[in-house]
Amino acid sequence: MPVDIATLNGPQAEAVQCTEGPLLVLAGAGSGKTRVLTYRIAHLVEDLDVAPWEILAITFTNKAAAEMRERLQGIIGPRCRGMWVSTFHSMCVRMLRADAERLGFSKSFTIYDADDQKRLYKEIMAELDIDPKRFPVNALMGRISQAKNELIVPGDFEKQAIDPVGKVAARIYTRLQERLRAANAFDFDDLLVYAYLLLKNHPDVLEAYQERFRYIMVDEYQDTNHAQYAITGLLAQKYKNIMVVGDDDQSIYSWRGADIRNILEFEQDYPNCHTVKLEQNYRSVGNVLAAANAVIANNQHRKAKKLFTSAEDGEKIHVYMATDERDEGRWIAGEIEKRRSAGMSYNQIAVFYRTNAQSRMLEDMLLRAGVPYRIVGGTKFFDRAEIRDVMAYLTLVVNPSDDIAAKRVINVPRRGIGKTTIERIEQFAREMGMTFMQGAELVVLDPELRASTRRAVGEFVELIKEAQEYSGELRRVVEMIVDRAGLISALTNENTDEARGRIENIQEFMGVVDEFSQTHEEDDAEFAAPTEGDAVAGDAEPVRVLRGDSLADFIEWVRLRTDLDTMGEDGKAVTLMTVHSSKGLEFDCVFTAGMEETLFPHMNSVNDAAGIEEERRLAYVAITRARKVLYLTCAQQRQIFGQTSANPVSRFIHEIPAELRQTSGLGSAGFSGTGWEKRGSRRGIAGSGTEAGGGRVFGRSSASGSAGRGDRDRAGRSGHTGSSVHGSGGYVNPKAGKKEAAGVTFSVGDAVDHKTFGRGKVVKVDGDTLHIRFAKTGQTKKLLKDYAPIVKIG
DNA sequence: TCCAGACCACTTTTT
DNA sequence: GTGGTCTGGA
Repeated sequence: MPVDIATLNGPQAEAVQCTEGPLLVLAGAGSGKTRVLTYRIAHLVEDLDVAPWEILAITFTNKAAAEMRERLQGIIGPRCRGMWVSTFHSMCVRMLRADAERLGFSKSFTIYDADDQKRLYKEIMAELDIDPKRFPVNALMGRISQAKNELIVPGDFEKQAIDPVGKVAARIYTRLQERLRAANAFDFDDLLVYAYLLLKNHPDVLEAYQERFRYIMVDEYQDTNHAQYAITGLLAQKYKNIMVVGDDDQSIYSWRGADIRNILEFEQDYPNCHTVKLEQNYRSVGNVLAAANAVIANNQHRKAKKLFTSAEDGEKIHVYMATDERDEGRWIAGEIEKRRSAGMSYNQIAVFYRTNAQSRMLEDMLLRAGVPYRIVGGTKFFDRAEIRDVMAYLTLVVNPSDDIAAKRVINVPRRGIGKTTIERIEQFAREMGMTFMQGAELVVLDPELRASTRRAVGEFVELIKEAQEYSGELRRVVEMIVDRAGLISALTNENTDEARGRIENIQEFMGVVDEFSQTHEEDDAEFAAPTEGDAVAGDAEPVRVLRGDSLADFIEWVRLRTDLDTMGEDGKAVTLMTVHSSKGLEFDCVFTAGMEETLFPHMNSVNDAAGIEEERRLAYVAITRARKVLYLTCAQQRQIFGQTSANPVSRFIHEIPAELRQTSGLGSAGFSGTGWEKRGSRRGIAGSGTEAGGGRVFGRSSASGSAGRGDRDRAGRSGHTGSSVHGSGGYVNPKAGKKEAAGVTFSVGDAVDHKTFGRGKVVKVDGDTLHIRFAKTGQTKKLLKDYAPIVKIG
């Protein structure tokens, strides 16, 4: 059955039919790029007789990959078997599994996630005597990760390092790679680096893949980093049948090494490349699209384009100004309920935020309001200690060289193996140049250790060895390992609510095991990399790779999967996630919370133009997720690190033309108290006090008349939106961060309350500078009256 | 060896 | 505010 191209618009059909040679598709948000990708693949297979395994499709998330596979299944049925539809990372794992030995690793290698990686860094830093206070682990990890993404090996990195942090990072980098190799492990970045090296240094391997993958498609090309760029470059070198799809306006991963130039310069990399622009948006209503266009137009560095739609205008963009994050969450919950009673499904509603930290309050408020929700991403299930413990056991069974895993669980549950013993094993292993497990096996013979300790270590080693022999159904194997390790029985003995919760989690984990087995049965199995011999043969039956009954495959699957991928359609619930996670998704109704300067755009990005542009693209992504209704909310003040701060409304709200916006919510009329006392304090804040009556959510709990504050600072220029405090249309006033008290005068003798220093007395006034003596410390401090977090009291 | 309490860093975003 | 890590005593 030929693929029905008639349902596509002109440019879409053009992209689908242009199958030979390099092709760049610039696809605006909601322009149907996934459709184009799937139709193109279907067209290749159905109409042009391309074998499925000659096609490689790379997506950004596993979720996107799964979705594409599903859609393909719908069009071409079982013929999509054998096709590689995966993320860069899983593609690399697959290549590495096939040829790990060539790089000095074994096939049973494990993958370190951020947590494992951090442990390893800490160990290395202790080993090299590097002070984590002077050289923060995160900074070093970031530095090295960046180097890896740019394919800079330790040797070159060392040469380039001139600053102190760089020099320290260089030492760590070298050692890190040694340690990873010894542990038979790769970190996320290594997957790309080593896959690249494999292709680069082994011409026969490269050739095999080039021959196999005649047609290559890369989605979200704007978010590829240099390593990914280089890998695709190598693979496509021979036939140059490469199609990349992307949108420079949606590039939001530069912090992870994504290089927007990859898409901007594609035409230079492939001079005879064909370019197609998809500019008709099929997703959003007119107002939403207009808002998105208006915001992104403020970016200087972008390919000129303007999305258009034939859809109706729809509702205006709703802007809500909350008193604080509590009010914000409560209002969102109320609004969700309104939509719900108007017939909208929870599944079609999403709440986005810039940082994961914001999710807690939103969750809390939704919970109180009885709104069902699911959270995507963030620290979740697989990050729980007990789940990590189980994973560490499983990992150790498959890869006993994994020292981080070994050390994690050697004393979990308590076996009486303490720090001293672990250090002893470690030292011994290092001297003998063996792995931790091997060291542990020999330490059992060490007469200097207590007999009970030796026995405990011996039992642990025995446990792992025994478990390596387990076979049969995957779930059975996992259960046996967990059981043998004694994790459940130890928790049962604790007999606390917490322990019971952990047991429940482990049981839930068994459900995950089942899920894996079921989704990786023979029919859906993915297929192996070509190795010498069968690759060039073309028609050779590909070898299965991810098997439903393999523990190693299960571990790999868990490691590479994010919570984003767990998002199922089962059960009706509102979706909560970061703006980053929302990419590629769409909802009828979208809320974006925390639209304030320093939060969105985030304070770490406001200092350079490139940072702001990326934040703006992020805002663009958030806006364009909405099909029908878009809400942007901000809070007048918000707790960040347990401190209250007031921030101006995000510039991105102001960048939306006023006539497209509809503002509600208020400032803090009736505001009394100093504003930074704890919640529930008697001097509480109007409109956001503690919840009475079981915490039902009220639609507009803070509505309490028109506000009369902040006029000087936030002079609204158009003012036609009625009760809006934060005037619409104006640009962000640079003085907008000023505290409420601007204009208030202080004189000697006034009692004041300071956010951190507490009560004090003005002892001297020097223009705008106040000299205040604080009661708590007895010290006199000089503070600027308009900026210091102080309030006149009494 | 284990546990409780003090302390402090954390908050950008993820494969 | 919180959660992880360090420290010192039992």
